[in-house]
Amino acid sequence: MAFQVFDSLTKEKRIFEPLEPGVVRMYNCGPTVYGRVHVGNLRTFLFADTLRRWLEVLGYEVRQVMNITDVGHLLDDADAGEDKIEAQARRERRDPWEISRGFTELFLADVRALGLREPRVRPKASEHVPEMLAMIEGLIAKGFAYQVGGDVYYEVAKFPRYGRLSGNTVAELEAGARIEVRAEKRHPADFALWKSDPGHIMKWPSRFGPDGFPGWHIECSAMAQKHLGDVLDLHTGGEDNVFPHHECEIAQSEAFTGKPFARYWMHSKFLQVDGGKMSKSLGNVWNLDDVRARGFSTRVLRFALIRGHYRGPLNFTWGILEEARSALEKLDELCADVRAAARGERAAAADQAGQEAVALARERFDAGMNDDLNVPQALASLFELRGALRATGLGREAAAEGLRFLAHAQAALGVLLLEEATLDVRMQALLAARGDARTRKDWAASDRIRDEIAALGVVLQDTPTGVVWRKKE
RNA sequence: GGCGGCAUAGCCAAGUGGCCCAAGGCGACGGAUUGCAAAUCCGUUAUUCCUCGGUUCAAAUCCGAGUGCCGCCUCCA
Repeated sequence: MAFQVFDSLTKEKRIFEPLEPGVVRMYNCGPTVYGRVHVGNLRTFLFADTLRRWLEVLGYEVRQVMNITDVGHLLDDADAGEDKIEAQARRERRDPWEISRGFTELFLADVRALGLREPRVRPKASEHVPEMLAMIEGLIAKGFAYQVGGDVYYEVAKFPRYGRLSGNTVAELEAGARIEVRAEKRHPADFALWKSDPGHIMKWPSRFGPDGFPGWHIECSAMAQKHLGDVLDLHTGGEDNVFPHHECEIAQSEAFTGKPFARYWMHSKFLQVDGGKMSKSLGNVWNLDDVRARGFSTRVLRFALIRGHYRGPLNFTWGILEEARSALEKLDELCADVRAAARGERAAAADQAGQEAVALARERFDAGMNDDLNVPQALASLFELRGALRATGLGREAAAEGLRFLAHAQAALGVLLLEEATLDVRMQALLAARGDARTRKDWAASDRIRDEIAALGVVLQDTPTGVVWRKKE
């Protein structure tokens, strides 16, 4: 079955085919490093990671590029606001470079803790200013951009397809009147490619003047082209990036290269918190440390955030993390059961027992993932497998296939515990001591040791065939 | 004011014309099991998919109107 993705540009599901067979060029819009990433950001990056993982499972070589915006850019194209990295620097009374460096480190740590695979390149905007200037020069030369004093603007009227991605039209943008009119712009919707401002701290000299800095959108156009070439297969981001960011990128890149910029556009839906928008004023902008402080592991967070389809709204509450934790335990059991059966422990007499259930789960899993990354359906196949195996039993040979399937699922999802957990010597001694106490029917001692073990994070379960333990998250 | 999305059980969440009296999860309830506890196992938990109208032999799925929520249009994943 072919992999289908929902393309935001055509607004329909399309079979995914890269330009070059076997190779996928993917650009993911990354963070602006002026603050700690929150769970909403993480959802979007997790979506990009899941996409990358699934493409790799399908056998593609994925050339993934995720940028880091470490250059301040104006809060809006009309120049009315201020640079947010510099604003944060002022609040913290620190150097803006130090701010962006610090939050870049935190971002990388967060994303690694969540199990995101490392992209091939993480280009920084600050290191690509020459490429941006080259593109700006090219746009001026081709008549798509114009210089006014030390500023350069993109002339939207020269690019008829402007608005195709977002559904906005230049005429409506004008009528909307929410764009502040700048006298020097030829059209209110024209956006900045380069700005001059001596007061800006992060700035570069160019032929437009000694104190300039790039517009927001140009960085992605320049970095994508440098690291992936003129035509991308996939470009992703959060839904808020559709307009203006991606609309402007298309205008810049396509005007510059004369080729379509990205073959498929994918956008993830915003994460809601407590049923509404997350905002600083409501105090519900949670980051990874908040999640940890509430006692949830990053694996539980990852599971909670991929449980909903990336294009649907997902409501973040502490309750969904608790649900996620309970549900994950079931999947951990499934993994443990399959491992045990593969070793011959508690395996069904018939080697083939459970084989059909494994095959069916795999089919359902792949069908889900191939349908525009329907992770909820893929996850359901794992739970169904668990139920089916309890009913049919699992033979040794079928278990080997089960293990291969679980490894396949794990490659795509990154939330399963495939490796056997081990207990340290001290824990083994405690378990033995409790076993002795139980044979003596010394329940008081046995329960005391069980509490001790529980305090160390291991849950015990007495079964007819012996004691089973599980590490608690 | 313009553009777009969403609305499925107590909660989370798939399904987008017949296989749906609707997957899966969480929770709850009943039973089994157990030294106890936890866990586990078995069973139950939407004749119905926001409301109203329409199209169709057939609709959660298509169309229209309404209601509610969310996002974008100004930085934001």
